[in-house]
Amino acid sequence: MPELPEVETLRRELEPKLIGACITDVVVKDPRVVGTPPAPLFVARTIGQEVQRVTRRAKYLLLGLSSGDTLAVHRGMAGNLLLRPPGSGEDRHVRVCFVLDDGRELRFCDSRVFGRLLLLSRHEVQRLDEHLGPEPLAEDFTEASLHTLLAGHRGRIKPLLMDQHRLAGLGNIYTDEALFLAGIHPERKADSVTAEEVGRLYRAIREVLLQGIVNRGTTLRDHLDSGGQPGANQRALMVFGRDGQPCTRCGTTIEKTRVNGRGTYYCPGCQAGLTIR
DNA sequence: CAATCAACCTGGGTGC
DNA sequence: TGCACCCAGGTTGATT
Repeated sequence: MPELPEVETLRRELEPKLIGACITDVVVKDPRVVGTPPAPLFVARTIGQEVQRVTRRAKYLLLGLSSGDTLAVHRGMAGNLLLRPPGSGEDRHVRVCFVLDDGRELRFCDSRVFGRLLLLSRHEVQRLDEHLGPEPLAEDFTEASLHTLLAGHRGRIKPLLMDQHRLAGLGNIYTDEALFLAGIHPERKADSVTAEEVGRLYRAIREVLLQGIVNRGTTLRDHLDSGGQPGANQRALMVFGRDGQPCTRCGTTIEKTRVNGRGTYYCPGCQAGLTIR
């Protein structure tokens, strides 16, 4: 679930709470979530480090450590990072626990084990960054950037928007929401989108992401903030998960289909334009 | 290059 | 209650 707004919500919460904290112990309860380096090395290189920065790139939460390494957290489908005060009770599905110098615990909880923790050198962070597409909320991501992105692609627009190598941060939910707002069918060929539609899509992408952040993320099932609280954006969804219900804009029944294997929701009334496929 | 599918996992919901 | 089955917000790699 965690897409850009869910990770950014976490980042904003953790930044003031983690900066200056020192990691005194790391308990790997399930080595499967430690991507690189292997667990023993991961632990050895993390213990004793101070958290100096809390940033985000695409769907990765990045904790900059005093050693110069970066602890990158990818939440996968169901991963949560809970920051618990000293003496807190157990949480379910804790895979890795970081004990801080004041007794707090940063717990990576992930029922499905799709999430990953990576300890990366500066060089590795740079390589990761280069492999990811532009940040849709960055100032230098313009309508022209989006136009260029869409122009060269004969495939369908939804998979393109979700491809992290081309555009960073959009997942299944926010892609469907943005396409609805822009009035573009998810199966439209990317290069068939008109200049006017690109403009609408550009604004729609930023709007749904910003609204997701304001609402502290979408909790359909798993997403929790660092305090264990759900987000509220699920109440603002216009099409995602609303198949069979009337469109809030035109009343047409929302439909569900499958695009590239992903459940895809759209309004046949507002997102008709399939003529140019 | 584009599309499809399987795989990686667990848990929740549904229907019998 | 039990169980088989389907579904799930992500990513990667193999195949067609």
